[in-house]
Amino acid sequence: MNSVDFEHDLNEEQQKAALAPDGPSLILAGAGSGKTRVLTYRAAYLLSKGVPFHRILLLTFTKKSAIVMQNRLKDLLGDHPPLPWAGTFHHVGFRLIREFGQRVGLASALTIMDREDQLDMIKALVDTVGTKDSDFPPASLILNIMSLASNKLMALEELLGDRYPHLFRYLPELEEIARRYLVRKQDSRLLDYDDLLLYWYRLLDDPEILPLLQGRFRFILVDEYQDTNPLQAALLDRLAQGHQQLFAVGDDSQSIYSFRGANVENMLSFSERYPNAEVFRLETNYRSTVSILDIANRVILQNQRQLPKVLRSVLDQGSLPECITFYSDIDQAQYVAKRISQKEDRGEMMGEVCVLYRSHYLSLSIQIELARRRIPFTLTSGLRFYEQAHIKDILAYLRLVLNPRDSSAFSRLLRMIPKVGPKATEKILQWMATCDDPVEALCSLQAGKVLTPKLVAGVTSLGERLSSLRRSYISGTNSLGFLVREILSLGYKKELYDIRENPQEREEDLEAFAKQLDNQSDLETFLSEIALLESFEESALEGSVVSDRVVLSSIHQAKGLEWDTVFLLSVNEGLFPSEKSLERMSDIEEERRLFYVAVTRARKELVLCVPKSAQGRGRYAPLAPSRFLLEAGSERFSHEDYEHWYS
DNA sequence: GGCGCAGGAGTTTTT
DNA sequence: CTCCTGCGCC
Repeated sequence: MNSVDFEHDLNEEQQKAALAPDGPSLILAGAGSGKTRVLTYRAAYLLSKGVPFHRILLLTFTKKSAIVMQNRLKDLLGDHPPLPWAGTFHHVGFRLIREFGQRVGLASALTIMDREDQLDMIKALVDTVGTKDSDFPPASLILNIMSLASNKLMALEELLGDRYPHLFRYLPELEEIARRYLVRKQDSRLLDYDDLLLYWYRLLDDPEILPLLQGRFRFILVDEYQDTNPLQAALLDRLAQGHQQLFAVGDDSQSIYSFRGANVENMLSFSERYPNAEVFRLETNYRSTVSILDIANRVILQNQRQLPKVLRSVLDQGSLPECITFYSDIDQAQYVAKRISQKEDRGEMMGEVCVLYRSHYLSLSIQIELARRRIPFTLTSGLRFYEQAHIKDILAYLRLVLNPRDSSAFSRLLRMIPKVGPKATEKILQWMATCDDPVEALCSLQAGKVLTPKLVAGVTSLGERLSSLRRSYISGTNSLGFLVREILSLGYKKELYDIRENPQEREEDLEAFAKQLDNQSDLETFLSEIALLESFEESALEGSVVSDRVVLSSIHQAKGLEWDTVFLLSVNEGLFPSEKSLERMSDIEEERRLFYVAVTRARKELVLCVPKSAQGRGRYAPLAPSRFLLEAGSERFSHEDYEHWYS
């Protein structure tokens, strides 16, 4: 193991934090202050003191930051094995569920559902509960509410009363849907993302497992602590109960995920929950110029509930950020595209330019303008590789090979059969739930019992495909790539051409997919990794050249990233802060944090765009500038008006 | 009951 | 742009 030079590599603030004595520590790390660095060096420090590497639990929110941290640790320590327990909350949860699940009555082959699977299941359940009320919430909202309840450890009743009073009258129906959802997941041996945390938490109720895990994870390091939800905080508190070795790094000013349960209070009340905690502040910013940080510092000052800190730049003053007004959002798009195109003409790197916005639909017009000027750009939103329909079709077959009770996978494949829609699917699923072997049951399905003769042929053919696929898998000699090709040749290829758009393209995709899987044969590991991966593409492209494209991103997705130049679109009242946040004080504060995140993404050049009107619902509606501009102080910007600039 | 089409609406989204 | 809903036809 290399010896690490903490004094040389870290500034004084970072050193104090990384070399903190035993006991709970809270590290308040401002934007661009070396948060990841401190976390990595903390792990290195523990290892250098002789802590065994399997005693360290390092938790992150995204797969990407887990990988970044492992890589940095490798650079630091040289030829050292990676930390075995470093990963996302959900990934660690899944591993622990696999290890201990049977001891608390869970099945062994479990499949993870993604959001689409969840939505399909909820939709089917809404139909079985049979409400005809047109005000009844759509499946996506029901899912959000149920998920929020899990992550906040709240009962539905309390959550509805608190945040969704207008839906309170549906409490009985929603509770019934939640109950059926739970049962169907259990019968299907499926776990959704929230279950990965919930069951982990439940494992800790077991009088044998709790001390075992408390002993295993002697040092707990958590990234982005400000985004933990009550469930995650409770989980961490429980694990750290005895030894109190909790090292939490985060920035309360960047807590922007309350809509999915994140609770800044976890961070704000840390010192109360851990009275002997040491608090460290990282306030030196290595990223942005003074005049950019001035705006961030100034605006965030308006928040009532926060841990005070001031970012100090090591860079020089820099040029004044710009505030540009436009007649309309269309003008805004043209202007931004034009400025980017001028940058391109000057030979600037397009990858150093980013366009940020509060909501995705605000990026529409800029997409059109950039495309017109042939400026290459990437969107951070959009479909991920493994979420594309044809990939999910193939995954559904593979999932059924591993777990023949997976009703989400069945539902997907059944609905691809002509004339089989939601109703028939539901009937078949309910019937299959009563059978010992669902696949065999499908093969031997007789007309009349469950289905009309017309449908039987298609359904038994699916059963036979699955059964033949299972035989190929059980023989144990075939790679996953082989299975994918077999799925195609057994009849999926025909379905692909029958029901999906641009089938040729998709077929080529699947050939490439199969090729990638030629040297893999562990189905369970593969499926869980794909379900817990942010983007299959990303991992496949790991280490390849970063393409030089303008980045279009929502502010949420830009967290943790940085660019030389940042354009922030539509900085208007009602849009940013969004209309929906205006009612609650705590929501306004979150919008302000979001503004803080947006501004601190820029290294040198920051341009805030303020249209005076926008084309919504057919006509132009007037728009006022955002309050955040006033809060920052007008003297902190250079002001321009597009019409003057244009003439 | 399935399916295709037209029209309207729209926070933010890891795992 | 994409998702959802309602409608009419088979």
